[in-house]
Amino acid sequence: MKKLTLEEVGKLAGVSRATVSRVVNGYPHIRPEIRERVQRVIDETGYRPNLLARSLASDRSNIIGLVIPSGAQAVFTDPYFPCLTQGIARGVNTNNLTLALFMVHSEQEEERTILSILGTGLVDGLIVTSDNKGDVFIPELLKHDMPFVQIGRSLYSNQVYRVDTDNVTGSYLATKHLLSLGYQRIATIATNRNCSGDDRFTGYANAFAEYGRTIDRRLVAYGDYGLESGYHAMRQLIPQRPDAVFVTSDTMALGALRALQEAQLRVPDDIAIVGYDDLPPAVQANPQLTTIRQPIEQTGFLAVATLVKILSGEPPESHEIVLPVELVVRASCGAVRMNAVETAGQTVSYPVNP
Amino acid sequence: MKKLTLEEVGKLAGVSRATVSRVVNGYPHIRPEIRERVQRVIDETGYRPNLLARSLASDRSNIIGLVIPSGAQAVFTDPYFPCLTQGIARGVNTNNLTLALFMVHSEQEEERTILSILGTGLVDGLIVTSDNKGDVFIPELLKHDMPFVQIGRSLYSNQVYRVDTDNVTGSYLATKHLLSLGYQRIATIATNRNCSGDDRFTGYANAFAEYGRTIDRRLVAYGDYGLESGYHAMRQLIPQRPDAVFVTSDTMALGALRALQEAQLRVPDDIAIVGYDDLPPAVQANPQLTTIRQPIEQTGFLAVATLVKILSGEPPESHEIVLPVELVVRASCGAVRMNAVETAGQTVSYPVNP
DNA sequence: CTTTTATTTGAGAGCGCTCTCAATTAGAAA
DNA sequence: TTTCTAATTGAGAGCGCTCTCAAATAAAAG
Repeated sequence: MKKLTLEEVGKLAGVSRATVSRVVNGYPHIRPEIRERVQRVIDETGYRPNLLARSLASDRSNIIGLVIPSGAQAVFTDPYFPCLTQGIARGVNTNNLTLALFMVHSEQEEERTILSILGTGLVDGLIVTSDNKGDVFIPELLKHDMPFVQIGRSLYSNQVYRVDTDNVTGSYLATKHLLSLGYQRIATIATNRNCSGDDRFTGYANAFAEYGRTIDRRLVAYGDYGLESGYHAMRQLIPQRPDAVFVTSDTMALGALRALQEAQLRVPDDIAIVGYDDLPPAVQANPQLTTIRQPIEQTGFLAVATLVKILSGEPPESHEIVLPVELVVRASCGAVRMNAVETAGQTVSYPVNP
Repeated sequence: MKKLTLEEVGKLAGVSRATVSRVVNGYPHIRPEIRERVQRVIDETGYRPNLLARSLASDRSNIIGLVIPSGAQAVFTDPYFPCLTQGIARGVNTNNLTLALFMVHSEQEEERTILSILGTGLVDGLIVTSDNKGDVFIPELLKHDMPFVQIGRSLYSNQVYRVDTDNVTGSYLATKHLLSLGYQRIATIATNRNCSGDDRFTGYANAFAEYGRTIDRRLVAYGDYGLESGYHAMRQLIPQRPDAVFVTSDTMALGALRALQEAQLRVPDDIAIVGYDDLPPAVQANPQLTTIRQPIEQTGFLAVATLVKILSGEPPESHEIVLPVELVVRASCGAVRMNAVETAGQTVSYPVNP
C-alpha cells in the first residue's frame, strides 16, 4: 500500500488535483458525473488525505488538546478524570477532531508542555482542567491568545470561556439536607487550593446562613481531594464531636469513613456523612454515600462543543456554562434508616431547580 | 505575536533558512559564532518551529496514538486505564512525543477511527490496549503495516510487539496462596472474553495441578471485570459452598464482597477472598483485599519505549516484555487474622521470582 | 603560494494539500 | 445563432519545514 496523493488520484480519474480535493471535501459545483468518477477511484484505491499536509495548507489542524496539569494527582484514585475524558472524547469524535492529551507530571514539564503547545500550530485549541489557584497555564494561554475552554473555575474566570458544574448549589443542597434532618454540629471537610473547593465552601456557608446558623470554624477541616487527606481531616474533626459531616468529595469521604470506623463511630447512627461527586466509590462504600451528583461526562462534552464554536468564529454569547447538580440520598446521611444492603440500587434523588 | 518562520529568523540573523534549521535541530558543522547569533535571535523572538510543517517535510509526526477500544467500558469504574495512561504519558513526555488519544465508544466509531488513523500520516505509531478476543483493530493495523505495540495479549501475539504483566504467574501465586492456607473449595471468578482472563485462569489451573487437585467446574463463574458482574458471579457461586474464592479483578472482588455480605458470610472467617490488580479499591475494601499487584504504569511506560525503538528502526530483539507481579497479603485471605483497620497501611508482599 | 581536502553555508526542490483566480464550458437570454 | 452569465475545472502559488547538493570558504598539505 504505497502512498497515494491527490495528484495521483486525479491522474487516475483524469481530472486535476483541485477537482479531487473538491470531491474529497464535498464542495458543490462539480458535475455529478465527474464527482462519481472521482469518488469511485477514491473508493477503489482507498485514498486517504494526508492530514498533516491538509493542516499545513489550511492552517487548521483539527486537533484539540486536553491539558491535565500536575496538580491533578488524583488522576489515579479518582474516576473524575476518566469520566471527563470520556465526555471530551465523545465530543471530539462527534466533531471529527483528534484529541491530543497533555498530562503534566511536574512543574518543569509544565513549562516544556506550554512551549511545545504554543506557537507550534499543532492544536487549534485547548481544554484545560486547571482548577488550581496558583496555576500558570491560563495566563500563558491568554497571553498567546490560544483559544481554550476551561473546565471548572479559575481566578481568570471573567476573561475565559468555561464549563462548570454548580458547586455552590451542590454544597448548599448537601448541607441543607443535613440541616433539615436536624443535625446540630455539621462539620465539613473542604479544600482550599482550588476554586471548586471555594465554591463548595460557599454553598455550605449559604445553607448555614439560610438557617440562621453561624459556622463554627473548629468544625471545618481541609483536605486535597485525596483519600488520605479525608482520613486525616476526619481524625482532626472527631474530637469536636460533630454529629454530621459534609465531605466535599466522595474519595475524601471514603477516607473519612475509615477514620470514623477506627474511632468506633457508626454511620449514620453516631454521625451522618454526605459526600460529593457520585462516582462509583459512593455506591461501593459501606454504608452507601448520600452525595451530590454532577454531570461530569456532559461537562466534557459541552466543553468541546464550546471550543468548536469558538474556533468556528462564532463564540457563544455567554462566557460560562454552569450545569445543574442533584442530591442523591442514600444511607450515609441517616435520612433513610436502613441497612445499606437493603437500599442498594434504590436511589432517591431531588432534582435541582436552578 | 505574529507568526514567525524559519525564513524570517534567518533574515534577522543574517543567515539562510537552512542554517537556522540546523541550529534549531542541533546539527554539527556550524561556526559557533553563527550558531550563537542565530540562537540569540531565536530566544529573543521566541520562535517555535511549526510542527505540522516539520512533520510534513520529514514524514514523521512525532505523534503516537493510544487506542482504547469500545470493549473497554470499565474505563469508568476501574483505575486501570488512568494508571496505564499515566505511564504512557510519562513515556511520551520523556521521548518528546505528543500523545493522541483515541477512545472509541461504538463499533461504528471504531471503523471510523481506524480509517482516520490509517494512511493519514497523523501518527507515527500506536499503542493499542485491545484485550478483546474478537477485536478487529489488530488485523487491520497489521494489514496496513502501521507500527504498534500492544498492551496485553491477543490472538495475534506472535506477529506483534507487546508488553504485558505476568497474568499466569499472578493467578498462580494467588491460588497457591489459598491452597497453601489449606482451603479446600477454592472457587474463581474468571472472565472469558479476553486474553488476560484466559491467562489468569491458566494460572489458577496451574496451581491446582501443582497441588494435584482437579478443578471443580461448578466452582468457576464468569464476569466481565465490572463490579456488577462480580456480584452476580458470586451469588452464583455461594450455593456451591466455596471456602475461598480467587476473583480475577479487584473491582469484581468488590462486587463479590457485597454478595457475601448480603449472604451474611464473613470474610475471611466464612470465606476467604483474593483479588487481582491492587488498585485503590483493594485498600478501600473492608476487609482489605489480598491481591496481586501488577506494575501498570510501568507497562505503559515500557510500551512507549518499545514503540520508540521500533520507530527508530532498531526493533527490540524480543517481541514481548512480560513484567513480574507480586502477591500482596492483606486481611481478606485469612492469612492475617486481624481487623482490617489494624492492618491498614501494613503490607506483606512476596516478591515474585520469574 | 598553489593545490587539495574538509567545513560551513545557501539555493532550491519538494512534502501533499488548500485556495484563489483565471480559463473553459455549459446554459440562459436575446 | 449570438451574447451574456453562471457553473465547472485547472493552473499555480503558497503553507513552513527538511534535506540534498553544490557553492563558498577555511584549513591543511605540498
